[in-house]
Amino acid sequence: MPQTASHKYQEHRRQAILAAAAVFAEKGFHGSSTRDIAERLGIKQGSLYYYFRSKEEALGEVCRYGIEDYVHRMESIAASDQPFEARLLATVTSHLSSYRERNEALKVHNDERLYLPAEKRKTLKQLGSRYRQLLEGIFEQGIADGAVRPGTDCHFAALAVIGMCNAWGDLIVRDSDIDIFDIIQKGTDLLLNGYSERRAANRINR
Amino acid sequence: MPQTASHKYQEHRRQAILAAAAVFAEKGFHGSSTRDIAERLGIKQGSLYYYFRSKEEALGEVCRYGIEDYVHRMESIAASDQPFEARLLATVTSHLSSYRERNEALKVHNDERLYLPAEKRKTLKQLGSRYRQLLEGIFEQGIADGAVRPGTDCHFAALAVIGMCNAWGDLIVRDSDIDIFDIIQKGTDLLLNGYSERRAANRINR
DNA sequence: CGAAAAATCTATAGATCTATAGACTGCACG
DNA sequence: CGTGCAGTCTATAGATCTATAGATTTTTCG
Repeated sequence: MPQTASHKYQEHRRQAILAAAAVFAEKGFHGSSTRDIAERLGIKQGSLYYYFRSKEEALGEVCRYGIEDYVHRMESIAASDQPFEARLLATVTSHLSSYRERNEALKVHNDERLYLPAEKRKTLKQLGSRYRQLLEGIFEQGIADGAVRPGTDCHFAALAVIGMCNAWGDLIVRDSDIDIFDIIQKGTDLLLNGYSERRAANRINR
Repeated sequence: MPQTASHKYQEHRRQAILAAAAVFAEKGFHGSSTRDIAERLGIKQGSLYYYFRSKEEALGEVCRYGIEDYVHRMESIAASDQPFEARLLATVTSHLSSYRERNEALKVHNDERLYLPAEKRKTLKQLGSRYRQLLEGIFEQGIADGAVRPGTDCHFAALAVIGMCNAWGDLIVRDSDIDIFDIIQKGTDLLLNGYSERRAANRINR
């Protein structure tokens, strides 16, 4: 470990986190060896411990990296005073853009974080809960503004949005040549309008 | 291995598959040891090889078990001549019921099947594709019947339904005291109607 | 009961994999 | 030119884990 965490060291460590993210995303945490990560980085297995105290620490760093921006972006979406539809669109866009930019780390966060020790998992969970709560708040305000159907279960709605975005995110990770904006548009349309042709089914129920 | 695959042997093997499913669901394939599985069965590690040629074979059997009924049920839903809404409800119900009944095996199928050798993965993939195609067909017929909005991307819609059901299924696996029927109802409502209050937004676009 | 078959056990070979200790290399800088 | 530190390497201890071989116990059934 370097005395001063120099800029160069920070950048190399970032590369190591990215390498670990790629390997964990492909093979899973327990299916990956430190040798795999080191090889992808072009160094020898033992040298990896210059950047991480343990394999588990590497997993923790990957997970943190994966959702870093994620919550912050949701903070600003929730704070903006756009109408409901625009905020929902922004949420889906932000979520799927995260998948495009740091897809591997985000996938690792979703799939492998439960292998972290309880303590580190807890701080990640708080971030995830905050995200969901902000999204719930957007739905609640949508009801107040008359944009969202009254009676909507906002907790369930938030979970549904997150679940769908993650499912679509997995598609993106698998097929890299998928049109993200097509998914964003169709996904938001589904969340807003559903699939039912509703000329007749027009509820007058405020 | 027994000469004749007796009924008793079959039943014991089924128990072994269930034990493997539970362990794989909790710790992942690579995170589980054959000792873990054997312990849950109440036998010693080496004895497990009386039921499986390898740990990988155990994974294959768990995955197959997980989606066995799954596709067959979709066959009969697709073959029935109910209206679109009823078939969608039946699909969501069937999917989530599978999660309740054999949640661990289905979860393992979703999360760990990629660790199977290519050949076995291929046959599972065919089942998955069949499921999706049947669901696509339901949407297509829904459009023809005027129940589904014209212009709907049925491929995307099928993926969305599957993705949502899996996301909800994960909730069920984690919190066992969740009300499945509540999720089924709210989920189907979302898929049909979306969240937008649409008194005004009534598209006249056949 | 008694023998054959089924089911399980013990012990271990052989192949990992993680983490550490200590040596080596090359760049930065006085 | 030479000293020191950053970064990497080699080698290995120690702890797995899978799969197999052969012994042993339990069940089945004539």
